[in-house]
Amino acid sequence: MGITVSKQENFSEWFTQVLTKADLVDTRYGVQGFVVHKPWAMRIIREIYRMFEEELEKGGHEPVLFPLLIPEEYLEKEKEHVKGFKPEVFWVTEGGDEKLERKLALRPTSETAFYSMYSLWIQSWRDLPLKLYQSVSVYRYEKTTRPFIRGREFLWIEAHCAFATREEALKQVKEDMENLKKVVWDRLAVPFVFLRRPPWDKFAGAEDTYAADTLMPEGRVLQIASTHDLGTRFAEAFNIAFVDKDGQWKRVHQTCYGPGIWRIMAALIAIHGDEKGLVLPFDVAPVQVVVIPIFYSDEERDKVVAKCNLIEEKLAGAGYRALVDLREKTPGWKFNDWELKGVPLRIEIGRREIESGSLTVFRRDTRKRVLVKEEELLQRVEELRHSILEELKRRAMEFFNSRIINVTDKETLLRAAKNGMIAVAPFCGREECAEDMRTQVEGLRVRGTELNHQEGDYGKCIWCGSPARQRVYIARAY
RNA sequence: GGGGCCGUCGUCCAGCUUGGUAGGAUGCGUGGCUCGGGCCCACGUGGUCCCGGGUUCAAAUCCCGGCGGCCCCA
Repeated sequence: MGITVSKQENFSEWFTQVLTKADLVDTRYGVQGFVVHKPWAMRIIREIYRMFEEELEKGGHEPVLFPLLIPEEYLEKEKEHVKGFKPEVFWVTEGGDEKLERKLALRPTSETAFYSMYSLWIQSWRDLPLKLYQSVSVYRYEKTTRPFIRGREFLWIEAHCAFATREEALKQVKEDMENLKKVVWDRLAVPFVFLRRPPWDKFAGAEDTYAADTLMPEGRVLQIASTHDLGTRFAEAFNIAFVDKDGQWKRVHQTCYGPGIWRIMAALIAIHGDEKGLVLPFDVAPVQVVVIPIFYSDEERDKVVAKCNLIEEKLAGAGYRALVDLREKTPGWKFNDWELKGVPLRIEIGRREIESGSLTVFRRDTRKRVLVKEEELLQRVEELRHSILEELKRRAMEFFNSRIINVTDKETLLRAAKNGMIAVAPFCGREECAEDMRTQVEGLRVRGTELNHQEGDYGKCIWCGSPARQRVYIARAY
């Protein structure tokens, strides 16, 4: 069965239907916030991971795997950090039928795990920079959960860097932002804005937090990644120090970066999907080109299937992920099935194609068919690959831009928020103001300032009317 | 944190008010079918009615507790 609601009318229901009907997840496992990831989802996720890992390693990061369990005393070392995370930690307190002598946390994030080792590994300026990452799941005791948006277990990458100087650390933060753009925008066509979070919304233990927000179809912003300037706070807490070239002991400057694979997946589904289901960007699609044979008699079947196999080989030979769908189902059924799953290109081959020597190619994003001469196939597929990406980018950016609005009065702000817009407004900078906003519209948050933002005179605060020192982004958030 | 709705073949749902034989659609299997947009026809298959306790001659149905899911509000 197809999707029965429209994305615009009822996003929540649409999202749930796509998740199950495109066979991405099964939520019947029975532990809240923990979902079973099915092959179609895992193959997409694996591609996303690959893209990030490739980019990270180009930037000098190396892969590691740290233990899932973190002893309580590690977690406790940095005061702000514990305060932020403790309320949502899962604890392991027993082994077999014995009570453990010390509680072990399921990592909610791995700063304290990494940095306990960094203090052992870093001795000299020659050990720096140290740039490591891991692709893992983390665990947080969340109240309300939704697949890919908020889970008690979710997938991400966490990169942890240590540098000799503050300058290098700040450069890393920029590199992290660039890393996100190279994958999420350049290849997945998901638009976002990087903002400097207000002080009260910083990562627990960070000097500064920069986070990427995208916009979901019902008008809520979703944080898909964040990168943090940790300064020397963790270096102090974990005693991570090195002897510099000048012979002096110094603390390292640290950064950490977390692209949320789960949330990028959510954004991908939500932003590109349509009434027929998923629409996958070419590069992440587990099957990029599906070939559907159409025949009636047995005799015709042999000819058509042979041609399909030939086309598949040709595509596979050129490096595309291609598949001939030989299932005993009607062509119409298969059309719908692959559209639900978001496969970017479909080639239909039947008597007509064999007789004419051309192929019917259907593209998922525009739902249009084009005729392609068989000998031009590879060239046309490559063209379509780019054309699909451009089309997805165009649509996504059009949506994103059309939802950002400058506002200067309270009433317009509230109306904009209720209409699912991101408002840009003058702001006094006080947390009390931001807190008060939240009581007016559910989920309304001050998300932060643009990266190149300078404090100055921006008129009157949109909320309290006192002098505005900043211009901030305000939107409803997940 | 507060409030509401829900849990019945794999899936979606009816049955519950008024206790007594679990029913449909879809899926799945087999066969047939010009099968190019989720065809159609026939036959078959499939359920400890979420779990535990209670009331009763008798519980999917009534009562209590738990678990799980969804929605709204803070």
